[in-house]
Amino acid sequence: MSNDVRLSSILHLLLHLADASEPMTSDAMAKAMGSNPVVARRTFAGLREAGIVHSTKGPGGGWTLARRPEDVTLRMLYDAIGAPRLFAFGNRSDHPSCLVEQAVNAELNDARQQAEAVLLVRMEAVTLASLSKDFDARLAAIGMKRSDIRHA
Amino acid sequence: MSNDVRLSSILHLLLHLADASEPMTSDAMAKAMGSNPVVARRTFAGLREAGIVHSTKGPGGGWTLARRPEDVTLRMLYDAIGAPRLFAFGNRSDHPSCLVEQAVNAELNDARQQAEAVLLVRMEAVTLASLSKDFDARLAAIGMKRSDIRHA
DNA sequence: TTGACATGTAACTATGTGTGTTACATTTTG
DNA sequence: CAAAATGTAACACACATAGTTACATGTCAA
Repeated sequence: MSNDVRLSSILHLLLHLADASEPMTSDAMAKAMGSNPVVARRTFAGLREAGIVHSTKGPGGGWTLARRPEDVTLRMLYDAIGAPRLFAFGNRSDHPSCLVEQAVNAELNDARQQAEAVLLVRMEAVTLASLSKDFDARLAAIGMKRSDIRHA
Repeated sequence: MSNDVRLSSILHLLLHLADASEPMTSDAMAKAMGSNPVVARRTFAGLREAGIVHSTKGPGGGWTLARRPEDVTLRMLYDAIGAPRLFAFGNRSDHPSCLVEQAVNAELNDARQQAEAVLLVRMEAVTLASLSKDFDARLAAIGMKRSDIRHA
């Protein structure tokens, strides 16, 4: 699973978790991600440290959601998985002595900040609950109920 | 030179190019980038294909700006160097059959598009000329003229 | 208390991407 | 023709991430 795509996979799994009545094992997650259990545990370790999910050992154990779906924002998830830089460009050096470079950095930083602000506002607004609602709307649009479906 | 930092370096070099009366060799660029000539040529090849710079072979040859500084936008540069994805997250698959994933993708795409729009507007507005002007303002702020300076 | 089930994690391998380097072909100037 | 420059293929190297194996730890139930 590429780095780039991790957030999407995690959201997917968390939405399934939000509905599940029983803990989901790393094995099951690995299958759903097309990966393997160790990678799943590694990935979810960050979410556990952020208090978003909870893990229990032993028979019947696995991963559960530790918060209400409406309290888990996209922003929290993004931070929890190590928050790779949002934008694919950076500065050559942070405190350049060259004035040309200072001007370049000033522009780049400005543009980045502005776009980042927009993105973060959006990410705060999206929660597992809002995604779930969106999901139900999609189901309704094709005349189905949530209980009609069960897959990864 | 890391990928991340390329745009900043290129802007830096182009600003120098905009002022230079003679072509700049790949060797000189490599020194300014802290890299080597082949990498410099590789990097600028994209800009050449986009019609932003021009290269001439033979003695006295090298790289020159092919457009007026006010006609070279940050956006053009970004596209020309291969436009790495602006955002560090993507979708798990583009056309998922799972409805959960469709909902996730829809949200992510929306947020990305909105932030991207903001960023692109900014990038269209920034030109080599505007950066240059910014640069002069910085110089003036410390009581210097452009001719007082010459370095990479 | 033992055995099965699950996570936790260290250590290693595999892979992909980008950078750096060498080597050589090509073009241009004088 | 010689020197100076780009153009580019080919390869080596470094780094980050994914995947895998192996084993330790904790937990439940009989």
